[in-house]
Amino acid sequence: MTDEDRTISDRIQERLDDLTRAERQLALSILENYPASGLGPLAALAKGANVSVPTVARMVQKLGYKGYPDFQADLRDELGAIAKGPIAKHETWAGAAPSEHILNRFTDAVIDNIRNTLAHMDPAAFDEACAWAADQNRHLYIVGGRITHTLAEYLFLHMQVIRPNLTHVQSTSNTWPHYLLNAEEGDVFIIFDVRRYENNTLKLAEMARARGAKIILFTDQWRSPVHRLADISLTSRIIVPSAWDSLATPMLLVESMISAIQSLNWDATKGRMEELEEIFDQTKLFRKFT
Amino acid sequence: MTDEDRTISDRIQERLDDLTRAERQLALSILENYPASGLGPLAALAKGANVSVPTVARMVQKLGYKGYPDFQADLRDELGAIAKGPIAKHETWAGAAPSEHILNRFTDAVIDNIRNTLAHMDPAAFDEACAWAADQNRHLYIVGGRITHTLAEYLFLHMQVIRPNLTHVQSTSNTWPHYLLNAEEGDVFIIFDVRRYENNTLKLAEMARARGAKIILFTDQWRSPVHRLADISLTSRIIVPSAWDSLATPMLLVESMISAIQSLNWDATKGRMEELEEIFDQTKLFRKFT
DNA sequence: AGAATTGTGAAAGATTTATCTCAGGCCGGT
DNA sequence: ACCGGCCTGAGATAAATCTTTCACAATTCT
Repeated sequence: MTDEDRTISDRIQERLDDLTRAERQLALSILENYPASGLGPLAALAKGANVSVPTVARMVQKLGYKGYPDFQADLRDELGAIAKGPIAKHETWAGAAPSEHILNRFTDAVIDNIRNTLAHMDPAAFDEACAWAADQNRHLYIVGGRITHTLAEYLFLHMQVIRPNLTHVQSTSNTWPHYLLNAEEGDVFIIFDVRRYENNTLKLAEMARARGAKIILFTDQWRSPVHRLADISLTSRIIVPSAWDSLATPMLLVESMISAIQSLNWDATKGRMEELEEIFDQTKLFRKFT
Repeated sequence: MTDEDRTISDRIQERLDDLTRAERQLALSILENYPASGLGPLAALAKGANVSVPTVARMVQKLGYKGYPDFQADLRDELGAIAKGPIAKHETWAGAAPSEHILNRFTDAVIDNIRNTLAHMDPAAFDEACAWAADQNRHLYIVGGRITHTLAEYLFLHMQVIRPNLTHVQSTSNTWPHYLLNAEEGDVFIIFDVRRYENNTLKLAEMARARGAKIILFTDQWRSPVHRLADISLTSRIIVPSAWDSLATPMLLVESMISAIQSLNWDATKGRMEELEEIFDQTKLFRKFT
């Protein structure tokens, strides 16, 4: 590969290590909205990246350009070359790969899943599920199966920060903790069950139901049998060009829910969030907002 | 269709008749190499179209712009919008909810993350990573951190079905299994590390590197320090309107990788999957899929 | 503590834009 | 063929903008 074949984007990424913090911040900002942001005035670029004007000037020279206009000229050339290429190219996600590449086919499918899932989602039900899960008076049980165990754990991990009074249950475990039987009316079970659906999960749901607990179910488009017991079912489309199903879409829902619950419980979690901010500061990747 | 939806290209073509000969010549030249040529200096554009400088100035004003820079700004905006792709064109995903609903905002961000991640992905590197991970002669270690543990486990779960000779390592564990030290040259480590980056993970990577193992890293846009040791880094964009980051995009990559590896090893995988099905049937853990 | 990085403010320098004037060319009508 | 109106380009120039680079202080890193 000659130097000519390389896009500026590649070049920037390669040299990312040689750059200082502010320069890296700038570089990422350029990549963020590429290549449009680099084609405007230098001052605008600096402002957009929250760095100073001299930092921009310094960086482009570090990248080997005579000056900012020189850098822009290169960007324009590249833009021209791209446009000349496969013009009416069907939506490829990874531009550098053919559309038959697994990355593109897979991403196509996932986007399609997301679109389809959201189109059939009932926002009111979603909001209600969030409200239940946010209610600290209700004990919260999170239940995952063999594959969905990872999703359940992911949710549990975050909920732990947001609120107390919750339990992570693995439905595959053949010895459910005794305290599970202490579930009371009004408690909330968040259950994950996608095909192939698990008998243990169903049994657990039945027990929860019998004790008057609320059930929120994350399932797939074919719907786990648990959905007959569930108060709220959140259904995702999960088919992809693979021998397995995709949990990317359910994960999106879970993360959305975490975000929503976090907003509801903001007062309570604010303190913890500030601690998190401090932790982020320690990574020294960001400027402090002044 | 409002005026906003129209591209500059459209606008120019519409008004082509109102333009004089030299202006038309200029307009066609702009469309010829669109939009790169319009983003350079005015004089360069004039020269490229074989018209004079005043002609350019006159035309952009005729098109309703205050001046050439104004015209360029519009072009840049449009370029930014194009880069986002048709999908991200501010669409409400959950139609039943307002666009400010967390579901819509979150999904917007995730789609944007996916687009951005794929745009900067090097398919060749991805393919090579898949090839390494598929190679059963190399022992495969999968390493996750506190949050990414779930992703690591998810990958491990699937790889178990596809191939033997692999190990799941939790970097947070302070007692790494002894056999980890038996890593040989040519073995492969798949390491997950997103902010905030974990020291244990870095140490583990250093040890792996020292023993001559290959390192494949899943990280975020700010790149874990491990990336300096990694043979292949797969970076994802993970920012969402939430107090936490989103693993949906890395998960998409992981699932794509699983799918790719599964194709490479299909002959072997097929048998293993069938065995697995039998085992599951025997344990009656799962309901038969009818 | 010392070194490196970064931001501020400013000023000089370079480039670019917007305009003007004017001459030459094109074109339709007489 | 000639005229008059309009378009166009050349050259010049003033104004505006942008880039580059200072020095120095503040901040951050080691």
